[in-house]
Amino acid sequence: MLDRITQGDPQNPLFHFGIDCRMPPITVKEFTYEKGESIYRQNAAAEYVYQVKTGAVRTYKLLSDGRRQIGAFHLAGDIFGLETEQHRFTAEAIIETRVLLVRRSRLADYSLQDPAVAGRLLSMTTANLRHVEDRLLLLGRKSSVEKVAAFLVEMDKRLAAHKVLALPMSRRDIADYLGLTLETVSRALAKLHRAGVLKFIGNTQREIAIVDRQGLASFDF
Amino acid sequence: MLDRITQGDPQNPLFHFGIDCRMPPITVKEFTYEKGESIYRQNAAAEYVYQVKTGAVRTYKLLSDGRRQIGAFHLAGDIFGLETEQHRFTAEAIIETRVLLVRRSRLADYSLQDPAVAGRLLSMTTANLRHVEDRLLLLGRKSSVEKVAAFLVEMDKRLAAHKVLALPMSRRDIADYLGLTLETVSRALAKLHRAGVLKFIGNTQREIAIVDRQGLASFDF
DNA sequence: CGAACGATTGACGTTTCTCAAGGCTGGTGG
DNA sequence: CCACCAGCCTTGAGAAACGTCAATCGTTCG
Repeated sequence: MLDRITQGDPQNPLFHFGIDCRMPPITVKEFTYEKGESIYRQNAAAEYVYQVKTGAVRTYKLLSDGRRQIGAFHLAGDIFGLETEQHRFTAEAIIETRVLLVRRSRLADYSLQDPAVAGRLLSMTTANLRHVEDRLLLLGRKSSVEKVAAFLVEMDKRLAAHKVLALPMSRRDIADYLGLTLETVSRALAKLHRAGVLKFIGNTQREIAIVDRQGLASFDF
Repeated sequence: MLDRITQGDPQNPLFHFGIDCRMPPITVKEFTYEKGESIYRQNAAAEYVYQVKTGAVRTYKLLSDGRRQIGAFHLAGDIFGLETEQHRFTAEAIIETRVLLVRRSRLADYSLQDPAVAGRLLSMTTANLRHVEDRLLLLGRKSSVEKVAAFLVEMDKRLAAHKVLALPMSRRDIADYLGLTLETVSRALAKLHRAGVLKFIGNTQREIAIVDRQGLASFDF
């Protein structure tokens, strides 16, 4: 594992915590995880904070009988793992994923010295909170089609694809993100397809073109 | 409305943001809301941060067709309303509720001057995030009985009643917190009652004694 | 080419919701 | 003080949504 850690570029613009350039540079490492590989486990001590360079990550919690709830998908540019001292989710690479890492403790040092860094930490946590709060409404009160539509709208924004959504995650991942089963996700997609809102491209069905964004949004309140 | 604002006690131990006593005291106001009264509305500018002195508050989001998701219940001692510039939920008093208020802007000033205050803000936001993240799993992956059991466990901790839980909120509130209907909540309580885990006290049924905490926890993973 | 994996689809089962009726409680006014 | 009313809760029956199980299909990869 360690042999795959390479020295990253401290000046990498991706890893912008608003760090004052007069301070000593933070050591940024780089690492590649393969498809399905675990990045950290729930309840492990949080040693690093991560930023996705390429690829996609899922974080989730498990119940003892195997039920899974995905907390978030992290895509290129997203920062994750900064929640608390202990990781509250397990994180896995969905596909081959390159990440940048910095030690949490180094970041904490900086935030004590520079209020701007502290402010940035707070605003990232707040953005996180906002996203999760919106998902409460989604999980608690929306139908399967509304959930899937909202998911597609979110991914459409975040993947910023011009024409075709190339979803990195499987139907099961989507289901566990939305509190559904994979079959229900598949049926909801079929419904949106029949409604003329979506077009399936490539044949692994992970490539989806949104034909009618207006129509899709109408499923999402 | 304004006539009910009284000058509060800046030294009130309840409103401890870890504020350095060398700084000028923050003005703390006090206010009483009646049962059902709105405290602030979703998307309104966030002028104040609140702490419940007595009573109980619900915060929620609505869909256009009336579906409601309660984000949180705030009980005596809880601080709420500090999320962002704009309120992301509507807040209402469930019963007659006394709150303390401070201006958000004053708090922001303090957090710039004192890193300890900033840290406390961050840790409150993080605690908030933790709670909401746990509810994702609850809403997405648990059965009605598990949801209700988890709710009772949470209230048992937070209300810290020696013997009897005196729930301030209605069945509908509980339902909208858990993503269920009030009938399903009622049936889940009946089931826990029949299982010998609960005993109903007073007859408005808002007073519940947990007979078997172990048994209740076994419904909650 | 065959095996493995993921997605779709159908038939059926279970959970939860909806609609409706009835009961208990507390407050109000006669 | 009692009767009535309004609000909330419970309970039941039937409907709808979603989950489960199983078969099939298409792709990918060895």
